[in-house]
Amino acid sequence: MDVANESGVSQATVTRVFSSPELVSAKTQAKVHAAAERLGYVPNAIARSLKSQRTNIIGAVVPAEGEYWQHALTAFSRQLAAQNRQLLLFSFGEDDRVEQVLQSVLQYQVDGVVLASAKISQAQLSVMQTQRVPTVAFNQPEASGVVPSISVDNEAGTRALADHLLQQGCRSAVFVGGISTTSTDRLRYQGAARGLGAHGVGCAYVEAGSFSYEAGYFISEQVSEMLAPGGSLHAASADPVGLMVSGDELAFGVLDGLRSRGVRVPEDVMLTGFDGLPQSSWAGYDLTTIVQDIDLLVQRAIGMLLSPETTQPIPELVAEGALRIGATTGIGSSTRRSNG
Amino acid sequence: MDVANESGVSQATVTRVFSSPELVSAKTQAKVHAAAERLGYVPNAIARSLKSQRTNIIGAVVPAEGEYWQHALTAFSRQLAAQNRQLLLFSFGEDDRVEQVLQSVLQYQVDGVVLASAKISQAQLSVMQTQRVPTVAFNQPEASGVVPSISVDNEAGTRALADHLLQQGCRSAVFVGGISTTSTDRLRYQGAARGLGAHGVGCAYVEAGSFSYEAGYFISEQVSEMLAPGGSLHAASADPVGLMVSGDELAFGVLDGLRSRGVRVPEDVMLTGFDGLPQSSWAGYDLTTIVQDIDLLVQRAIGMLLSPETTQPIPELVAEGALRIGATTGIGSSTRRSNG
DNA sequence: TGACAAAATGACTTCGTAGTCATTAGGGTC
DNA sequence: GACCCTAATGACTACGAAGTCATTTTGTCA
Repeated sequence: MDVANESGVSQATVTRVFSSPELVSAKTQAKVHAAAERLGYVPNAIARSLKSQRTNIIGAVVPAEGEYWQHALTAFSRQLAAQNRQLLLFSFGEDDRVEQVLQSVLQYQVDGVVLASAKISQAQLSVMQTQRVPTVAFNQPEASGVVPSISVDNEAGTRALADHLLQQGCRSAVFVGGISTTSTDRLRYQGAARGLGAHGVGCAYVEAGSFSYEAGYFISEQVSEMLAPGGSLHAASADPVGLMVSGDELAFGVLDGLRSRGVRVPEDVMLTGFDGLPQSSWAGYDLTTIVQDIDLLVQRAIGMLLSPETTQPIPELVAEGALRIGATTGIGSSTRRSNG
Repeated sequence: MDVANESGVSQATVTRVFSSPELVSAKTQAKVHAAAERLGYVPNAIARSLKSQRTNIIGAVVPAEGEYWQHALTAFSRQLAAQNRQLLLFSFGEDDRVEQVLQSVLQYQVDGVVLASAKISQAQLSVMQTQRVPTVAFNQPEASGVVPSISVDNEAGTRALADHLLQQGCRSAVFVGGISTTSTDRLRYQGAARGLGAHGVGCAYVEAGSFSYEAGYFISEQVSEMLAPGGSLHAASADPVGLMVSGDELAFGVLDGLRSRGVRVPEDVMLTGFDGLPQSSWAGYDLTTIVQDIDLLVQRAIGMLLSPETTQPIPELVAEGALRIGATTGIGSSTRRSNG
């Protein structure tokens, strides 16, 4: 080691100066620091990781697209940085094979893995379990029971939204899903259907095909046709129609699409989203939605990763979201009007 | 090494099976793979990195907040993943000291670093140069000449927007900046002022304090006052007022804020942004802006990182943005109307 | 001043891989 | 079958830090 020669001490002492300085005399520390400065020396975290078997790196497997994941990712990054840990990002798109990504994550000997994607199968999840890597499934309800998981209460969320819609006088409704095969989508629809069904209101399911803005904008054509005279949803009464959308980003698309087609929200249709993205409270949208406390979810997720409880039941946390009432369901019952 | 024993070959052979299988007979490969499977063995990328002196990791130093950075980050991650490289994320907020973050990046022996933040000083940049780490400053014009840099042509962008506004008949204008001390903001204002000034139109500068939606929404009050009768911008003529905002996210806030105050866009005010975020083409905003080809910028940035040209002049790429004309400046000259 | 504990430092090994060199096993030729 | 060439494999070491143990230095007290 150059710094050792330069400062006239042993390699062991140099290491100690940077990793446990309390064991080194002040004089020696000064010498070593001076030498390090001169040579531009920086401790090698890779070597440290190899020896200590800890990398201080958390792997995150996240979909490449989607406002929601971007926000979650940012939260992870921020919180981990606060405790001197780094995020190694593995984003994957449509065509990437998850198995391969997971393999890659494992190679880097990360201290933990956050799996955030509705598309990871149980089989793939259990691979992580066989390795010794602490893992947390983030907002991926399907994973519960297989790996420690943490997610918002999807069903309770849409049930709350349904109640709200009923309260606002809706007597008919549709649910616009993102990808019907994801557990998230399924649970959200379930909550909606049950919440509405309990009061005798039916709720058809329409699939947008993705959770993106574009998908929402596109599907809005179909939805507006359902609302038009002759459509299956055309309100015979003066009651507003409820339109529950599976995610905020998707809802923005639906909202813009409906408006561009002359459908008035909330006068003709009452719209709800899910997630509570920052944009949902932007004045341009002001969406009624379920707000996830992402910072809290992330905090809990990190906690699970770093203090892996060896208790037998696989930990599983389901957090309640908060109902946010925006302008998209915002008219009182007195101002209700027909769209006929 | 367990796998070596289990499969009855030497450690060297096991390594070869995973790193250069063409040197190993098919029979041996099968044996080793079988043993690896049984033991759940995964090659250790940390050890490999230590030995080979390449981590296949690119460090990214990015602000924790901001739609724009999130999109850029996603692009980096996607493109790097395509070539089996990973992104180690170092996001930092207001209070983090950049130096410390950079130190941390260096420790991880990353193969390259993307510096994407308007807040990194030249002194800190040059630290990276003394280390042997290939570095690219991403959309941080101030860095040009110190480290290889890549950015959109801010000045040309706002000049193009200014020309467009002039064409639309604007004879007065204001520029809403984010953070006046950033080079990005300075250059954008410069372009605006020059473009407008060349045609005798003045352009005051108003600082929002950040590039966020909230800052835009907040500053819109001040802006609307300037537009009101008695305000410095109150249009005496029938010509529309130009309002150039330094970034898209900021512009969304300004737009929503103005609308909520009854200011009509584009009838009363013509609004432009900068960046070309996906949201700018969402129907709810449909913002006139300069679209950065982020994928291209990122591609070039990665290129610079991985094939560091040792040529003397520090490479510097300035890419032209594309003018996107949206509804916020969208009325033709014939439909112009006074706001008096 | 000698004795002795505590503090400071050094020597050496280990982490898992990759590269270098040496050795062995196959396969073909005359 | 001796010879040779190549393919396949093994032995060994280095990468840079950290932990273990040994050794030296320092300081304290009788």
